[in-house]
Amino acid sequence: MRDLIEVLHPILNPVMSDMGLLESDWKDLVSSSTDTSFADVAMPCHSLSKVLRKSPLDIADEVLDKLGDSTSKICEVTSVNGFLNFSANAKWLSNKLQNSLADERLGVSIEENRTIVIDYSSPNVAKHMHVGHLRSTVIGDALNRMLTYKGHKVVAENHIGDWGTPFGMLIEHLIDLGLDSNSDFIDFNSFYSDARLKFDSDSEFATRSRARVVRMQASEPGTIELWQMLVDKSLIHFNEVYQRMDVLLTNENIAGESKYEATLPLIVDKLEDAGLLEESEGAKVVYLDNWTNREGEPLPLIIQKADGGYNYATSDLACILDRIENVGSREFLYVVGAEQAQHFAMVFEVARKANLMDDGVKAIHVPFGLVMGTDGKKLASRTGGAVHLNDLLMEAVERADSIVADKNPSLSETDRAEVAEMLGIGAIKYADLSTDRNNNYTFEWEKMLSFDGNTAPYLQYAHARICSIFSKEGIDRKSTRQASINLSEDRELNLGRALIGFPESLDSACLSHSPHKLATQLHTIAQAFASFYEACSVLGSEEEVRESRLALCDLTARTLQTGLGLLGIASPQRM
RNA sequence: GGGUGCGUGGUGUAGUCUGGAUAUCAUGCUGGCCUUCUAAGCCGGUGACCCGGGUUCGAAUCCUGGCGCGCCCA
Repeated sequence: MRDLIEVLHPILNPVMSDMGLLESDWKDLVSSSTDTSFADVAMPCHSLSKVLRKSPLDIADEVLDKLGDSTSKICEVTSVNGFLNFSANAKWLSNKLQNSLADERLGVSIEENRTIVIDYSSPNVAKHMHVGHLRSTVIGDALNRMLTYKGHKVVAENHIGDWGTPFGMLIEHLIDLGLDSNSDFIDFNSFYSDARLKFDSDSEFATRSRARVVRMQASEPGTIELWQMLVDKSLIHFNEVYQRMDVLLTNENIAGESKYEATLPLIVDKLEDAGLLEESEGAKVVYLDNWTNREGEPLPLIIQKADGGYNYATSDLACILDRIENVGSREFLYVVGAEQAQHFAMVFEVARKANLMDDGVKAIHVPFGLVMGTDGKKLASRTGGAVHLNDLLMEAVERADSIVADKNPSLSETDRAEVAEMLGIGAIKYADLSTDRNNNYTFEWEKMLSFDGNTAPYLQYAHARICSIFSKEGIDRKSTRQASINLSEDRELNLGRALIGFPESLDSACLSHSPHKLATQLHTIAQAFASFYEACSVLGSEEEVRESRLALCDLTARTLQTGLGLLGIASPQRM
C-alpha cells in the first residue's frame, strides 16, 4: 500500500503543519495497517500526544476534521482509538489496476541500472551435483531473475570447484582407468571416492598424485589436457541438471577457481604491501581483530599454506579484485550456505583492509539454512550419502506426473509430461523459496506437491483456471487490456488489493534478497483469486461487469505468471 | 569456551530491520458448499509469540540475562 501512503503524504502535510507538527514527527507514522480489517493504511497518533499535549483520540479526531473531503477521491478516513484509518476506495483501486493492466511490466518500476554479480550454484568437477547445491542454485537463480527484471545488469558467476590438490589424484585415477583417451565412460558415482580411497591406501598412487598436482600447477600441456577432459565432462553433467532444473546458468557463467589461479601471487603481494601478512607455522596469514579460535587465540585467515598452496580465501580475494577491475561491479551477492558466514566476514574484512575494495562496495553474503530430511537431520540418501540432484529432480517430475494422471486423465500424454515437468520442478523450487531462506526446511514430497496450501501447484492451479476461462470461449487475452475495471464486490476489492501489492513485494524481496517476500504475495494473490472466482461469475455476467472481470482475471494471470517466472517457476496453461 | 542463526496454535510458517489496535497464512482437526467459468476449490469453527528483567503511553518486534536447537571456529 505504499502508493496510497505516497498520495496521502502531500494531503496530510498542510494539515499536520497547521497543527504545529514537523514532518519528522508524523511522516513515518503513516504506514500499512497491521490489521487489514481496519484499513489499508493507518496512522497511530499516540506519539504525537507528547508534542501536542492532547490525547491521541483528540488528535486523530482533529486531523480527521481538518482533512475534510480532501481525500474523498482516494479513500475513506476514520478515527478509531487514536488511529487514523485510511481505506482505499473502489474508484482509486480500480484506477490503479487499470494502469497495471495496460502496463507490460504490471506496475513494476525499473531502477537505476547497477551491475550486480551473483555467485551461486558452485558444484564440484568430477562429482555429481547433489542436494547441497540445491538451495544456492534455486535462490541465486531467483535473485538473478528478480534483479534483472528490476533493470539491473546481473552477472551470474558459477564458481565451480575445478582446481586444487584433489585434481592430482583425479587425473592419475583417470589414467589408471584408461579413460584418458575417452572420457565418455567416466562414472561420477564412484570416480571421486574411488580416487580418494586409492590415495589413502596406496602410497605409490599418492606420490604420483602429488607429482601430478605440481605438473598441473606448472601448466604442463598434457596434464592440462587431462584436467580439461574432466572439466568438460563435468560441464556436460552440470548443464544437463541446469536444463532440467530450468535455471539460467550456462557455460558463459563458469568462473572456476582455475580462473583466478594466475592472480593469486598478486594477491599475496598486495597483502604484503598493505602490511597485513604475518608468518604462522610457515604459512602466510592475516590476523584480524575480533576473531578468535577455540583457545581464545587470534584467528588467522590463511592466504598461503606452508607448502606454497593457496586457500579458498585467496581466490575469493582474487575474485573480488577481478570484479572491481574487470567486471566493473560494486555489488556482489554470495548465495552460499550460512555455515560460511565467518569465512565471508573475514574475507570481506581483509579485502577492505587491503584496499581491494572501498567502503562503497557492497559485498553481501546471502546465507541460507539446511535442507533437512524427515528424520530431522540433514537430508541424505538411504545409504547416508548425498542425494543426487538429478535423481531428486526426476523423482519430482515422476511424482507430479502420476498426480496429474490421477487428477486429470483427459490430458494427452505429451501435455501431461509437459505439465508434470512444470509442477515437479516448480514444487521443489517453491518449497525452497517460499520461506525465509535463513530457516532450515524439511524436504517433504507430499507437502511440496500438494495442491492444498502455500505450494507451487496451488499457485499454478490458480493460473491454469484463469487460462481456462479465456479458452472456454476463445477470448483473446489481449482484448481485455483496454477494458475498464470497476471493482465493486468485496472479493473483487480484495483481489485488487492483493494485485496492487505485487510491485512492492518484489522491491522488498530484492532489497533484502529474500524471494519469499515475493512468494508470500503471490500466494495472497492466488488465494484472493480463488475466493473471487468462487463468488463472482465472470463469463456469466452482464456486459460491463464481464469486461471488467475478464480484465481482472487477465491481470491476475499475468501477475502470477510473471511472479512465478521471477522465481524460476513455469505456469502451465492447463493442468 | 567464542561466534552466528533460529525459537510464534498439534505441525509448518509471515510479521521482527522501521514498536501501535483483536498476531498472518497454511496444514491438521471440525461443520457446511458442486445439475452453473477446473471442488486440484470456497465459506465457517478450533488453536500460538521459549522464560525472566528493562525501556515505552504501548513490546512477538528494541535492550539485557537465561534456556533449547542448528551451524562455524587452520
